[in-house]
Amino acid sequence: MRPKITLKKIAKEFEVSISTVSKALKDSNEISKDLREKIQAFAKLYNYKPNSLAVRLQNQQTKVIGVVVPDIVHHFFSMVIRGIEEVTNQRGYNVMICLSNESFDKEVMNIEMFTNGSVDGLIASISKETQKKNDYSHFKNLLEDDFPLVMFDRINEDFSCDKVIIDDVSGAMNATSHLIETGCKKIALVTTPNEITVGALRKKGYVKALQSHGLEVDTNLMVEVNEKQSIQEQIEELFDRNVPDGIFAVNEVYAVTAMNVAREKGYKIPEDISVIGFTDGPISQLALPPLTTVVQHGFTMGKQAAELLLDRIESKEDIQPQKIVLSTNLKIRKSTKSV
Amino acid sequence: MRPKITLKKIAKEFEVSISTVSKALKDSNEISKDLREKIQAFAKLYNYKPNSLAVRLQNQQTKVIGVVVPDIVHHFFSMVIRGIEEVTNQRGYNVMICLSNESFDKEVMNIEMFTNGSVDGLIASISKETQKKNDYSHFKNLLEDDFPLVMFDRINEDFSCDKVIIDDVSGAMNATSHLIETGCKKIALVTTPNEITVGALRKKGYVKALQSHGLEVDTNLMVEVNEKQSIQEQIEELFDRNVPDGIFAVNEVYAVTAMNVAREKGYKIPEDISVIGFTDGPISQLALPPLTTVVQHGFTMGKQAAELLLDRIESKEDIQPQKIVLSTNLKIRKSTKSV
DNA sequence: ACAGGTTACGAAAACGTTATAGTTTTAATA
DNA sequence: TATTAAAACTATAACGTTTTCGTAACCTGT
Repeated sequence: MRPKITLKKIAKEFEVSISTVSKALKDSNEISKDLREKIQAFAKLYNYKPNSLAVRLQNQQTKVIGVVVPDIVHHFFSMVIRGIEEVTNQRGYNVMICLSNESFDKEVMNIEMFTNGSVDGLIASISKETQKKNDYSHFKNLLEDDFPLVMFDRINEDFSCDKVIIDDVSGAMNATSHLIETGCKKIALVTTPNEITVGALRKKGYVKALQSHGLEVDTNLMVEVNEKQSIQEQIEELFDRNVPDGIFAVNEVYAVTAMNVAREKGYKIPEDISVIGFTDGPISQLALPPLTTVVQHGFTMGKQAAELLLDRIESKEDIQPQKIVLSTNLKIRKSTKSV
Repeated sequence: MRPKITLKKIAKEFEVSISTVSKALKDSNEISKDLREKIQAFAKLYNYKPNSLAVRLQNQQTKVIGVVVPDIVHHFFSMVIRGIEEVTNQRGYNVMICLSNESFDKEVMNIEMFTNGSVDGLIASISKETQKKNDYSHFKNLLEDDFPLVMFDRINEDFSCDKVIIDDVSGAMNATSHLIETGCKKIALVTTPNEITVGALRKKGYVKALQSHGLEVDTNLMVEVNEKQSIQEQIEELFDRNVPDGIFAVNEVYAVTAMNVAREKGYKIPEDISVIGFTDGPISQLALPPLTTVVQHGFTMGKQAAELLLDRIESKEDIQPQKIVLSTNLKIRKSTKSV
């Protein structure tokens, strides 16, 4: 790479001091107009840009924020990242992204790395393995140092930091209620193992809806998907046990897989079985029939998280941690019956 | 945020010089074992980490690479990023991601920003708008400065930089040939406007396959999708003009949309119409029937791009730009007839 | 007791910038 | 012509490291 041009080199060229060049480039009128313009022209010609490392070291801020997400090949998380990116860019920050790949160790490493002064703050969502392990010391260390941190979606309620989540319970409740109100009586739940907090919350909403409508809660109608095995087979087992007339799944993939299983077994959707998913991505939109889903506004979530973080970073006084709860809405398409 | 502990503070604590502390923490035996251990213990206790900005400024390398992609909510691009992340992390680098959102201006800004010393090198894929505008001066500036640059997927053949692409022509040719060999005679193409290079290349492969099998090339069977309008309607128009018995689409979304349109018009897949898509994402896998696709190995592409970049960054001599062409393979599922 | 070597540490420059506090030069005033 | 103020520029410290070189103090053997 061609060596970069620096203040020093420009200074030598004009036989003036570095400070003069610095000021000239800042268009300070401490420097004569004549010299100023010459220096500026020269700098432009050689495409001078202040070395960002030096500037950051000097200003004691990086204008970079770190993002730790479990996965990026994932509609919801990538939408969140897009939201984060939008806000941070508008406000003059850049984004450094690390993936935990749902691994505890990698998450710890990422967090460790980010605290060496390379970022001004962090936005994170907890990996599945960490949730299973229930070990949050790496986050707690951050908070002890008052490191600006915003958690989103997969959070830990105990942390005293900014949080942005969606109202999983209500979302699931609305979805389940909608199934009930359109005539379903035997509603299955396809969810994650209970240690995934959002799965647990959505299950809670599902149960609540059943109870408030006076329906029986039947564990035979529930599947906790083990992702290490075939999703399809696990759903087929549900059908073998007990054929539902409605299915609420906690994500797109489970929902569409359930729909496909139902179809293969000869059931019509939504006539025989209604299906509702969670997260409104292309999978839901392109499914046949298009899937009714709980839309969780990932883009908004990312934007909100970024706003919270930058506000915290830029504020002088310390502000109370906030918790923003985003409500979901039900996007009704063709996989459920009309009222 | 709690002020970070520095060498200076540790030095003051022990009433020794900064150099001593620095060496002690590096376990240099220039420092007496006794003092060394005391300093190390102290540093550990206070969770000392070298300020990465200072280290980077000193070493004149950031150990960060920049990535500029058109979009992140996109299976292929996110797979590439995952590949990049894997390699860079293994080799001790971090990734800074910027999105161009398919916009020329944002792409230029991103590139500009990255050349202020914040990254050691760049991996990029060109935005659609840039391809339309055909203005590549921002990339050319980089190359003039010998800035380490690797382009992937959406590249410009004229640049003398490392490139990683897939063999779009062959991929499309194989897909089309497969349609022909399984009995299709009237094969439609659903592609992008011609200025999107990968679209153009895939069209080329489609045409080549037709010709080599002695089939007529019929523009009536081609759709260049304008994404500003409804994809579905544009494909419906194709059916109104001329009903195909095979469809080759240049991406997942077009393929599944085509399949849905065909289904709604009462055609059976694959009995009446076979469909092949491009990119093997969840949309293809979860479609009903599961979609036969050209798999473009995004993860591998990301890994290769990262390897090329880091090799270039770390090598002393300048190395010749390389062009890696990844071959695709056809994943045969249920949307095409068996031979 | 003293050259010679070893051990243990410190000083200072360097990375590229910014900002504060001078200092010199020029011009204006009495 | 001496005084003063304004204009134009410089020196320096600072951000937090790393690294090369230098130098005390101590020990060893003769």
